[in-house]
Amino acid sequence: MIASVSHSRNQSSERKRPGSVSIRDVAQRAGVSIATVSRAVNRIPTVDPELARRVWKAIDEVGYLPNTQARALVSGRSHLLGLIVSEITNPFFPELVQEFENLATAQGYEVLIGSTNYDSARTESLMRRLLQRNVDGVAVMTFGVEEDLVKKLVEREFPLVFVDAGPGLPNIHVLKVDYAEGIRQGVQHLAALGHRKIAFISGPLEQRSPRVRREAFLRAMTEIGIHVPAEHLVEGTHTMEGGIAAMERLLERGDLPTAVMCSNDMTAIGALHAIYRTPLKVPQDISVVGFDDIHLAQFMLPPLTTVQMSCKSLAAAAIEALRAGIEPDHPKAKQKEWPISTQIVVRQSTAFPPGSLPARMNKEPARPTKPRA
Amino acid sequence: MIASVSHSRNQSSERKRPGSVSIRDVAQRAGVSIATVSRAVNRIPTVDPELARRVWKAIDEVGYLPNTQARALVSGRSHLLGLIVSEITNPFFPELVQEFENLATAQGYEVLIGSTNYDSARTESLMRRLLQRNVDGVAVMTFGVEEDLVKKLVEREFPLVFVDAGPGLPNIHVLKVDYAEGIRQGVQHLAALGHRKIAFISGPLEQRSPRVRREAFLRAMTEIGIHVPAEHLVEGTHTMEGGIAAMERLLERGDLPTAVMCSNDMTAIGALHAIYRTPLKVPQDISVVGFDDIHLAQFMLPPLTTVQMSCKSLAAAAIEALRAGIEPDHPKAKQKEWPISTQIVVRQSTAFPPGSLPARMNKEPARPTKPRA
DNA sequence: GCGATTGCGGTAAGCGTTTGCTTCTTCGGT
DNA sequence: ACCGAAGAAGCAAACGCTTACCGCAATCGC
Repeated sequence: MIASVSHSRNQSSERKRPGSVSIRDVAQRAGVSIATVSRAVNRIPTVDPELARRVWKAIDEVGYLPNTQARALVSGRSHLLGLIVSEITNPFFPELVQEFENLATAQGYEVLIGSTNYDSARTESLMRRLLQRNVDGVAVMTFGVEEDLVKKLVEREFPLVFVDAGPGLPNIHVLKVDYAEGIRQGVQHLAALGHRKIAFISGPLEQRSPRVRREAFLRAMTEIGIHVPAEHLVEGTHTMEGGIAAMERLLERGDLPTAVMCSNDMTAIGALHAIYRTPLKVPQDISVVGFDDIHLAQFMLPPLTTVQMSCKSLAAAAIEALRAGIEPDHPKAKQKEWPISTQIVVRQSTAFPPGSLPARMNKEPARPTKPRA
Repeated sequence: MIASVSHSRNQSSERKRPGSVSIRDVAQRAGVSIATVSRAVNRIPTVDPELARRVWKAIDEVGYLPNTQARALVSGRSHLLGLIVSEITNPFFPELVQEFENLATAQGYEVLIGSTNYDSARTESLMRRLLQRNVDGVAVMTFGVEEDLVKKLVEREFPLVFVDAGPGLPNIHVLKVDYAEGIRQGVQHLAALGHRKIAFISGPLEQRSPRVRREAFLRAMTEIGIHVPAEHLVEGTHTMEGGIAAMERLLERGDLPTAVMCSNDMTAIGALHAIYRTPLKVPQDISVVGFDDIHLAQFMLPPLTTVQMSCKSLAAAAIEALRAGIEPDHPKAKQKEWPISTQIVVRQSTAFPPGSLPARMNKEPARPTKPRA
């Protein structure tokens, strides 16, 4: 049972929201000073076990919850982490958010999420709000930060993690995604199947990460000695709509590719959709490869072959990097670059190109073949 | 240019993170008291315009950002809103989050997001953390709150919004989704096409909202005089995996339905996937209807007919309800129930049942007339 | 047995704001 | 010319907590 709680200075029990119980209420009830309560709560070993028991009992009885704001104010650490993503509605990011949040929570942090929607004004205001909230650090996982914004932020000394930021930025943690590896695997997978005409739908090229992905593709193609004509390189927006539009452009042009690699899965899903509207079929007539390996990819029709970038490792590295920057004696405090690997996941949206020799191995689903309207 | 800032009490410029400039620094630089700075910042009209100008200049020069934590501590309002969702990786929720966040930000609030993953222990810990962070209010948009948790929360007097919570809970805002309307439209759409054997894949039935949806379906069917046999009612999990499993059960059973309504879009996508693995085709052999109208729905193959529940209005109502609870003189402070409407969106996953009279409209070659089943 | 040491708990000074109250200035009214 | 009112800025308390510091009592050494 909860006795009436009140004292001279803090009439919280009368004036404010009930449920807003302060450390004073606990102290009074346990018959100790607030300092002792604080020490008990923080499990400081110098407090007498008997007293600690009394304090915990009182805490339980009055339903005390330490006020994080006050704590943050005095300790200087808010245990808040900022997470900035490009677009929360792109399914890749919720998966990332989820992982990030789980990890953060496990370490006693809360997460403030913001999505920039590729709007730099929005990003800036978001960043300002995060700073006002005194976040302990920010992970900027947008795959498309404007370089000048980065510079601006770096000026404040502040734990900051970027993905794919350029090199040479001091004092910043960078998640270095090894696009080359996964994309090379994708290209080689297609080449091994016999494809020679492989198109690429990129993301928005004013952003760094899409550029890097495209270059990785071109390099991988060059490695196997295939020239990519300009009309097989189209720009998308990393959205389904962009994928549809880009694929349509590809379909209109004369020299139809037999395979299309996409800069992310949403683009690939858009491409599938655009192809679905034509008489062509995936993978018999045209193969499609995505990038990201979002959960949805395996449920596409057909299930999407894609390059996996593990958001689990992305999130883990981000958290680790932030903690290294925040917590004074973190083991990896010196590390500034965190490698993230990528790899191909073969599903059913890729097959031999049409008219190639071993066409029977095109794994047609067991169903009556009809041209789709 | 930024002159050296320092004073007796707060050596922040030396001790702490640079960039952590306090109101004192501004006051000193502008040659006024901190009270005046505070008033200028908060645009209190009693401050002399000339002084205000000086203050703003100083703010700009030293790069001052008011500390939200301190503000919250004294004002009692954190301008933080909690948003609890079931599962951030279900695409419906990011869309909701996005809307919610936009609206909240526009009103000067920040959002702390948490996903419960249908785990009540997790929910409870989440709620506790939100309370410790002193959020001004919480929107619980999980479509599956355990009733006892609700009761527990209600005890603390606290701005709280639920979706589909039971009636008779005093002092709580409820978003009342009118499932009946949209689902009836869906059923009637199918019936108008000629379907009589309509199955329903529900969500997890231990949750309230899935139960309500299922009942709405059954009532709509009863209204048009069709009995739904038990084997046409299967339980899913509101995930793609659940949709696949449920659809497979439906396909195994003897009496194949000609149409399937699903409790949400992810379930429907799973169902499409399961059907894809058979010789059957959507919509020629079987029609599928979803619920939610997530963005992805229109990009499915074929584009999904679904019942739209606007997450825009859901978010708007939630914010409005919370503000009504938080802000003392909000116009709608009395309103406790907020209606949300639903409606059918017809796309291409629904068509006439196989063998029905106007088969030529099924986008297939015309067939000889057959008696209806 | 007495002074020094140790162990614990309380007191109070902040953390960065807001805001009630006080003080100072200025101006109008008589 | 004097008094009072009004307006504007400053002082200081408070928000809920942590922690440096201090004081008290008990213990130890000799």
